[in-house]
Amino acid sequence: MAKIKATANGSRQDVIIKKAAFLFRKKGFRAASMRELAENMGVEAPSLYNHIGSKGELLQSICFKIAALFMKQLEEVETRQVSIVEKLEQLIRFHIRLMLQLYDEVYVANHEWKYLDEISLSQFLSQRKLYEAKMIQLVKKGIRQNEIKNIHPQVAVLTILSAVKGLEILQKHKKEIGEAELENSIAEYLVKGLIK
Amino acid sequence: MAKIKATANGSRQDVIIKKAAFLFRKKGFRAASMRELAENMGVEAPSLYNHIGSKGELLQSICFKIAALFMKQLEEVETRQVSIVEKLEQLIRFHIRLMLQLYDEVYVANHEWKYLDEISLSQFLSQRKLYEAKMIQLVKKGIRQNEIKNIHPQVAVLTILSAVKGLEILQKHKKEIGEAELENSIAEYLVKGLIK
DNA sequence: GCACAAAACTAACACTTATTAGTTTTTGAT
DNA sequence: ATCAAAAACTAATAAGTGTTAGTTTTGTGC
Repeated sequence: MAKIKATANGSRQDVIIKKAAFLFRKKGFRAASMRELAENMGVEAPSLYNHIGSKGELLQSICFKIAALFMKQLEEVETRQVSIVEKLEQLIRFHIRLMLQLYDEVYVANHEWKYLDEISLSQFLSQRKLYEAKMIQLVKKGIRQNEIKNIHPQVAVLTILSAVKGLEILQKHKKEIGEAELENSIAEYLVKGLIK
Repeated sequence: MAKIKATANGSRQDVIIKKAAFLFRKKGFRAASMRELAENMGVEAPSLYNHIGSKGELLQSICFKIAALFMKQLEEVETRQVSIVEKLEQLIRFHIRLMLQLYDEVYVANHEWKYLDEISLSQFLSQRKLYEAKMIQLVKKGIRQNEIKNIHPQVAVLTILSAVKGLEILQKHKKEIGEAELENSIAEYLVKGLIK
């Protein structure tokens, strides 16, 4: 009769969500079972339901937590008194950093959101669409102000987002290369496509 | 009692694989059921087994077909008498083109390979590792020959691959922007990060 | 130590899954 | 028209799913 214990960094719910993110990332949402999640916590599956509502709610928590972090960062960067290119670079760096630091959660938000239930799904997608639109506006403004070369704003933004979204392939090189150099190399590479 | 018919572009097996790619992409491998696949073909689920071995085999066919296409292209490009940067650009363009033309299959090979059975999985991953290694070698050679700026070869290649891997987010803009412009914009953007 | 709430347990349900067995229908060549 | 092969069907199986109900154990404040 093991027990799920709350830690300094979070309630019992948070501990379950964290492990769920790990499993959803590793196995995929549909392939990750509540029984396996329970086993990982040293408990029987039904016991989880003393702490959480449903499997779907776990996915929601993960996806919306990450979406909120990105959106908050975007809004904060928008207000900063720096050039457009710097703003974009800061956003790119935030994507890289978050992927390195909250690997499981960011991966799940990037790749498993399609298993959200109908209502959450449409909410999630409109948040994402808004995020993309704001980035595209930034690039357009940069072009108007002659700061960014005359690229296709939509395509550029989606290419950048595609690049940072798939960075889980770099996760295993984190130790070997170092987080700081990873962030610098990737950011430099992606920013170079913007400037004149 | 509908029937699966072979078309000009493929045998009955190929038709099933094509539809399976569509479903695996749309729903995810685990969430896509054989019953749904059968329904899409106007047939009952067990009838599929007159033409295919198993659900897993369908995934294998898709993943290895795409992997082979990429590897063949890489080996072909390696022999061409052009600069390193041009070789890399041609590879990038091939990725974009294949994603636009074989959307479902490429998506599945990029995102659903983790559901391959153990043996296929390790084969698939070593093919991918080889592909990455060859691209990294290209970049290193380009740097040595002073053709490519002094970037981190591994990071650069994985960033490029991450970018082209996630291009499904551009699929819905294919009509609106045009395939040619999409290919040009993305390739230009990604190549700019390489050249001095 | 007692009582109450929190959190674990077991048993079970209602579904869905891929796949097999066995049978019937359809197709195509003679 | 006949006969064999191809391809469909129905029925069923065994395994796995998330989740609920009901019960027992554990932890906590008095």
